Amino acid sequence: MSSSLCRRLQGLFTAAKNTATATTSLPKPSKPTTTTTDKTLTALVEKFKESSNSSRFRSRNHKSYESTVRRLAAAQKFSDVEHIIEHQKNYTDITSEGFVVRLIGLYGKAGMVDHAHKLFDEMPQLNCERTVMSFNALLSACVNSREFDKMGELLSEVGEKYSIKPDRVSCNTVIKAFCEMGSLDSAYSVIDEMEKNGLEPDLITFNTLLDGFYRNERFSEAEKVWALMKDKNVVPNVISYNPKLRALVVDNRISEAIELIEDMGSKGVNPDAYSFNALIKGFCDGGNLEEAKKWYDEMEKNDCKPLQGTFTLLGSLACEKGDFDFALELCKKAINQRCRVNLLMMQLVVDGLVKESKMEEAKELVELGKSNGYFRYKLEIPSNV
DNA sequence: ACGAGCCTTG
Repeated sequence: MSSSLCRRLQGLFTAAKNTATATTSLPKPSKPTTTTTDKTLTALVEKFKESSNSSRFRSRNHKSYESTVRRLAAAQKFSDVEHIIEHQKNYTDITSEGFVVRLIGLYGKAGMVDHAHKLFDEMPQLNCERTVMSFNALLSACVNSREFDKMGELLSEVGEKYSIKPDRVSCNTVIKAFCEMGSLDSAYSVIDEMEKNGLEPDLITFNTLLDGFYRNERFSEAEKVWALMKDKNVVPNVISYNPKLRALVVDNRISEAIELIEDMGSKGVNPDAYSFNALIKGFCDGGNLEEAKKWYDEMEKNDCKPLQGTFTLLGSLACEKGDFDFALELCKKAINQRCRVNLLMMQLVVDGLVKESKMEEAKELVELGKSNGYFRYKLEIPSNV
């Protein structure tokens, strides 16, 4: 019975491959996107290995694992990623499934799905229990590495080779994969397969589908998802609504987006920073700084911390419109919030302030940037004025 | 501790 679900999901993969629009296929970066030197990275690897000697570090600093692996992968230092992760086998934590699940996930984020698979295969030798949770981590690694064929292969062998039974999380991950492949019909039909196997879709199932449909501006199919949610008494949250907000904005239906945000409030779903950012993006794309500012204020009134993208959107438009006082306010706020600011934009703001003879403000911004270590490069007051 | 978003950038 469990193998039948696998077979059916795998069948959907075969169908999806033939119908996939394949517009979203994104190659792994072909060249390093960082200027960090090899020396710095080697030091990073050594420092990381040393840190991971501490059991406290291993159990609580997953963020450090992620950022280290992300930096190494961005620099294409895959052998270093392997080195760091294999090193973790020296610790007894390796017998804990949760720990290995995290490592499998790290391989996935580095785009190293074959390494993830190998680690999964090694679990019994490592004296580590292997349940569907590890299998799900491996499926997720396939999604993060965009290795969709590999996911189909795994589904075909999970029943016989591993005697693991896929669960609701497995299905949600398969849905996510179909959405990323642009095979939305397959994504939706996974729900039927779930139900045939006694697995009820949950909020994450529906949110994944809503995002998939709205990204492709398939409004009417998304409505079917909302209806099904209602039918199943699954209560939407803010993550359900945000993809619709973004899609309405992309579709130039900004007044409907505003209505929706008001509608959310009345349904007791508080809009968050992503919600407001969607509207701000709409107005910024249309060059309407006044309305964009209004929604930025609204964002603050609702205690939402602006996103990095919010600062970039508003800051660029403010510079374009010559509103350097507002641009300065944004830069200060972003730095205080420890958000990375676009360096080019910072320079535009400094230049603009100088042009308006606001030298004190310009200097203040340069200093603020320097003292926060964000701008080790060449943020400068122009000398030719 | 496996599954849902903004953008990706030093």
